[in-house]
Amino acid sequence: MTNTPRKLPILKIAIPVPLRQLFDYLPPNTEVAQQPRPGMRVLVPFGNHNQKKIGVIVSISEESDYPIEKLKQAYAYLDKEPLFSLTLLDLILWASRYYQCPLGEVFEAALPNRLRKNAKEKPLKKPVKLNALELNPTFLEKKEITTIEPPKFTLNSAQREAVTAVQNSFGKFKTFVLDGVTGSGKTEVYLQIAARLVETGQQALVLVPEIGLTPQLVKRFEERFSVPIAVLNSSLSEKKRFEAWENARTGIAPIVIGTRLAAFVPLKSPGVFIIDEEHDSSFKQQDGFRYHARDLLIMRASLEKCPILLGSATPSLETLHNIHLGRFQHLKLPLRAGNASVPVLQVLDIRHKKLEAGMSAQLIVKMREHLTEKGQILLFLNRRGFAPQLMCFSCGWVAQCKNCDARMTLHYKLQQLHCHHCETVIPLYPECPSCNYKDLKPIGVGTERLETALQKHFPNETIIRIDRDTTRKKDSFKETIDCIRNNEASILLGTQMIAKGHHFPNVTLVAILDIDQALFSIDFRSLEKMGQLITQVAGRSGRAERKGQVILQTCHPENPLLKKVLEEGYLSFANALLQERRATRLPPYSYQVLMRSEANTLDRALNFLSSIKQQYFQSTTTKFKLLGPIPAPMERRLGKYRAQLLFQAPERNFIQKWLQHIVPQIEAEAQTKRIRWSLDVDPIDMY
DNA sequence: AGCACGCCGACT
DNA sequence: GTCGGCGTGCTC
Repeated sequence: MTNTPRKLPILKIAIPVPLRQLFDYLPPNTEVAQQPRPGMRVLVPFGNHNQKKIGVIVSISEESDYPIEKLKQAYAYLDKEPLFSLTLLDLILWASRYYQCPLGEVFEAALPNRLRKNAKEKPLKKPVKLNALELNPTFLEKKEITTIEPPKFTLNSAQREAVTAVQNSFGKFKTFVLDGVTGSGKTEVYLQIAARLVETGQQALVLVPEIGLTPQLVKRFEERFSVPIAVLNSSLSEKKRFEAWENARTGIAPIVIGTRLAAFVPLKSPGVFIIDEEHDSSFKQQDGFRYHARDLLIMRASLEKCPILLGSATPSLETLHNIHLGRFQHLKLPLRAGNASVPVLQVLDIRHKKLEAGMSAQLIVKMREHLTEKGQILLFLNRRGFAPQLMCFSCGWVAQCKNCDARMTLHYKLQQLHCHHCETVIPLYPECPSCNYKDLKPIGVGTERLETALQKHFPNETIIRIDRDTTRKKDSFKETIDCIRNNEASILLGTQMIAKGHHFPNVTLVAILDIDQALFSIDFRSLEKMGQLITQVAGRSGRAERKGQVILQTCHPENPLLKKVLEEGYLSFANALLQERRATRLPPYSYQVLMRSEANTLDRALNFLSSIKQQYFQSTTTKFKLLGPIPAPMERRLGKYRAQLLFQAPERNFIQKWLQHIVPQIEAEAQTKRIRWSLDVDPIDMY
C-alpha cells in the first residue's frame, strides 16, 4: 500500500441497477477543472464490459471501502450544476431508505427519460449537452410573465378562511386538509393560494390523480394565470416532459401540475404543495419503486418548510386519522348554496330479483323516466369485457389463463378471450376444448355486455361506454368526454374511469350496479373505497337546477355501513370505519409491510419467506403481527409462482429500524437462493 | 437489471 | 460437428 496522499476525491455514485449500494469512482479527466457536487449526473463505465451508465453523485469522499487501485474513472460530468437541490436529495435519500428501494432506481424515477438514458447512442465526446438554457424560449415570448389578474373572483367565508389559513403558513411546514364536495369550490381555493404565492416569485406544485382529466384543472389554471404552467404526466412525449421538468427546475414555470411522478420534480423556489383528490389510490405506485406520492410530498413539504394542502371530498382514513391526532388542520367547505342540490340516494333491493345484464327491472323503469325528462344517465360497473368467465354447460370447463391463476374474460366483439392479469389474448373457442360441446356460456356481466343489453332496451338512445377497452386510442377519452358534456349521448356506462373527476352537468341518474362485491371483499380497504365511490359518483349528478338521483343495487340493503354512508354522509361513515380499524388494529392504527417472493415453484417461493420469518421474526413476534407466508391472491402470474408475507406493527419507527437491519441480510439470502423478492412499505392492496 | 460465461440438446 | 437453451455470477 503506497501512501501517497491522494488529492483525488472519490465519488459515491448511485447507479440505476437493483442493488442497494453506491459505487465509488474516480473523478473524470476534465479539460476545465470542474468541482463535483452532489446531485450532478455522471457518465460511468459499469460492469464487465464497461457499459455506459448514467449515475448521480450522492456524496464526495476522501476514502473508499473498495480497493483504490480497482476503482474505475468516471467518463464525464453530465451537468454543470446539480440537478437536485440538497433538500431534494434529502428527500430522495429518505425515499430510498423508507421504501427500501435502491437509490439508483429512485433517481431513475425522479429523472425524465431524456436525462437518464442517452448514454448508448454516442460516445459522448461532449457530454454536457442537455442544459437548462437550451430550452426553446418561445414559451417565454408567447407568455410573458405579467402580474396576476386582481382577485375579482369572490370567495365565500369558508373559502376565504381556507385561503388565509394556508397563506399564513407560507414559509412554514404545515399540512392542511381541504374537505369539500364537488361544487364547493376547492379549485378556486387552490387558484387563490397559488396566486398569492406566484406574486412573490415562488412556485406552486399541484398533484392530480393519474387520469386523463388533468385538462380541466390545467384549464382553470391557464385561464386564471398568464404565467407558464408546466404540466407533467406520463402520457407526455419525452421532449415535452423534459421541457416541463426544466421549466419547473429553473423556475420558469411558477405553476407545476402533474401526476405522482411530479412529486420529485426539482423546483427553484417551492412555496406550496397541493394534492387534489388526496384519497385517490393512483398516488401509490404499484410496481418497482412503490412510493406514495402524497406521503412523499408531505415529507418534502417538511424538508422544504412549506405548507401542503390535501384536497378531497372523501379524505382517506389515514388523513382523517391525522386530523384527529391534530397533525393536520381540517378546513371544511360547505356546499355552496344554490349551486347544486344534494342528490337523492336510494338503495334498490335486488334480492330475488331477476337481473338483466346486471340491471333490475326497477332500474330500467327509472332509466326510462329520466330519459323522457331528457336527463343523462350514468351506469357504473367495475368490470370490463363482455363476461368475466366462459363456461361449458356440458362438462363444466372454464376458460383459464395458461400463465395465471385466473379466469379469462370474454370479449365478444373481438371474439377473443383476454387475461386481465397478463397480456394473454387467445381467439374464442368455437366449442369446448375439453368435451367438444358447442354451447359455451358467458357467465357474469362486464361493461361490454351491459352496453349490448342497453342497446337492445334503448335502441333510440346514444350510448357511450367508457373503459380501458374503448379508450385505447390516444385522445379518444377526451373526445368522448366532450361528447357527453355536449349532450350528444344520453346513457353513459363504464368502469371507475367515469367516477373520477368529471362533471357531467346533465346527468340526473347515477346507478352503481354491483356495490355488493365491496361489502364482502377480503381487502380491508374495500369498504373505504366503496364509501368514496358512492360519494364521488353522487357528486357527479344533480347539478344546478336539475335534481339528481343515485341508485345502488344491493342484496344487503340493511348493511349498517351502507346505511351510514347514505344517511349520514361520508365523514360519519369514515369515522365508523376508523373505529373498526382501531378495534382490529389495522392501518392507520398500525403500519404494514408486504414482502413478496416469486419463483418457478410455489414451494420455493413459500420456503424462502418461511425461512425469513424464522430467522428474523421469531424473537420479535410480540412486536410484530405476521400473516403468512401464504400464496399470493393471484398465486400464479406470468408463469411464476408468488407468495407473500405481511407484517404489521403499531409503530412506524420500529418497522423502519427493523427493515434497515434485516434487508441487507435478506438480500444476500435471496441472491444465493435465486429468488426474486420485493417489499411494499405501506401497501394499499395485496396483489 | 443487464451481460457475460458455461456446459448440454436438435439442426444446416 | 455447431447454434443456442437459460443456470450462475458479478457489477466500484
